[in-house]
Amino acid sequence: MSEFRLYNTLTRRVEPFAPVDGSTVRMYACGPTVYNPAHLGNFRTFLFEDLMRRTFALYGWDVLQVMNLTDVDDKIIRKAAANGQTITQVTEPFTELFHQDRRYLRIQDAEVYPKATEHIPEMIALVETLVANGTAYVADDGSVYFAIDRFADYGKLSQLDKREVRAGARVAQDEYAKENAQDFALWKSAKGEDEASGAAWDSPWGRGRPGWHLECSAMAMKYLGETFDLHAGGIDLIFPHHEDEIAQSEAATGKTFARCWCHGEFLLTDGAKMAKRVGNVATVVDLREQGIDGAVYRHFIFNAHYRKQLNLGEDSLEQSQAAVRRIGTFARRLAEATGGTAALADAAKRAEDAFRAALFDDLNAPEGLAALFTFITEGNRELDAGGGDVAALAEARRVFGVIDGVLDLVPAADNTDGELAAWVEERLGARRDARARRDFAAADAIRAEIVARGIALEDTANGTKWRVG
RNA sequence: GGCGCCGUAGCCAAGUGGUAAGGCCCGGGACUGCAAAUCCUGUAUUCGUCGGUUCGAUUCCGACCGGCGCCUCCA
Repeated sequence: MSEFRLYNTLTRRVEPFAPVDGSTVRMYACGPTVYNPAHLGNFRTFLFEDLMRRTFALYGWDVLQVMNLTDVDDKIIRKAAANGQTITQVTEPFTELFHQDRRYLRIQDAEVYPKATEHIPEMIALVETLVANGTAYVADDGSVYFAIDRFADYGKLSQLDKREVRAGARVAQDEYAKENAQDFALWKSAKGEDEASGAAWDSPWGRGRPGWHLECSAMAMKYLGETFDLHAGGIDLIFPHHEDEIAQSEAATGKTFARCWCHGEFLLTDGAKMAKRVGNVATVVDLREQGIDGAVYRHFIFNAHYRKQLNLGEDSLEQSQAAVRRIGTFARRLAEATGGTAALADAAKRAEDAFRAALFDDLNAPEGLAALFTFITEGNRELDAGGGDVAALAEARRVFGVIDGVLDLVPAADNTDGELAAWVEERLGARRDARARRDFAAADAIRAEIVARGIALEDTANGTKWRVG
């Protein structure tokens, strides 16, 4: 089997990747901050991580994936304060929505979804370690900061040494409390609104709450160990979030935190980064309301490499819809066929080899998709040819299953209500009679009637088939 | 200002130092009563522009033009 290769942000190169224990990939993926619906840009990253875990499984590895749910942070507290709610009241509905959305996009369950608020003791323990070993210091107000100049490797992920900080760019409002403007908060002393919204806990430094980066370090190490295989997230998290995670984790343990770092590029909308602040966000709910299958969005995302920016344009989803329809048609033909040809099995074999090679080479999904479509064209040709080779058909089905087990692009079966189905069947009967007496004008009128309701017809040797769309 | 990415057919998008995957759309043909689905077939002598290296560059180097991102909360 070909070697698995991944781009590692730490080295800025594509390099061989394998779990350190040889069998289970331990990966941590930064999850959503649950104070708003996650948008399609966020889901591009989650889809990239879904592709990643499924590809690891295809390679034969087990996967232990942890995705955190950030349920305490400035924005959540601000929203809670504005609504006179607790942070839990703010985060619960959005946590539920997140899971609904990810299921709609067929994103597989991670093994663990830890919440920040349920790991306060672990976070405090981590801060205590850092204070004890001198890399963190307590400010007068009870906040605790990490001193970046006491961690020699600070900046290795984002290659800070190659940058110049823009003059006047960083003026944090609580800078007065820090020894160095770039030190970051591990623990923030509680303010009035923190207490009011339930976002304050007892600590050795008084009432307070965790800094943003802390939860990921504490929870990753709790569930995956002090050193684990892979840490993934959006490219914007490289700095400062991931840089700070490395600092606080490695300063505490003296060990490598994540062995490999992977970052997915942004989704743009009409040329600009999709972001709440820009106001150009679209959500999974929008997709649902437009009747766009999750498979369509998956196709759109996987049609571009994860390390390239991707623009969601006017007809992007329409193109993907057509592509996915073709995949669905092939899946149906494969399921309904009764036999194949030797050439069908050959095509399947080539497709599987090409698909694996593409995905194991830094998750090249576009190339994997090309292998799938080549298989579909060749497979359709053989299916047209007929053939009674049952083993060949079984092989083709198996390979299709392998590929779709990773991409998951077959549109959902129509969940037509019984009433509509009965109506279609009745009309189809009338059309059949009309065709039998060669009254094609009447038959076509009935077809137009059915098509007008969004049903597609297909006359085959075994009668007329129909489906929504 | 610093760091980085990108610019491939009408659209989306892979890719390689030796001559351009795949999808969508479109044209022609087969099949069909007509369609649909499917198949066959045709669409980039060319990969932003200008130079350089090379026997040979879209692929390497440089400059330029254009787009995007990060440096601050951020997938």
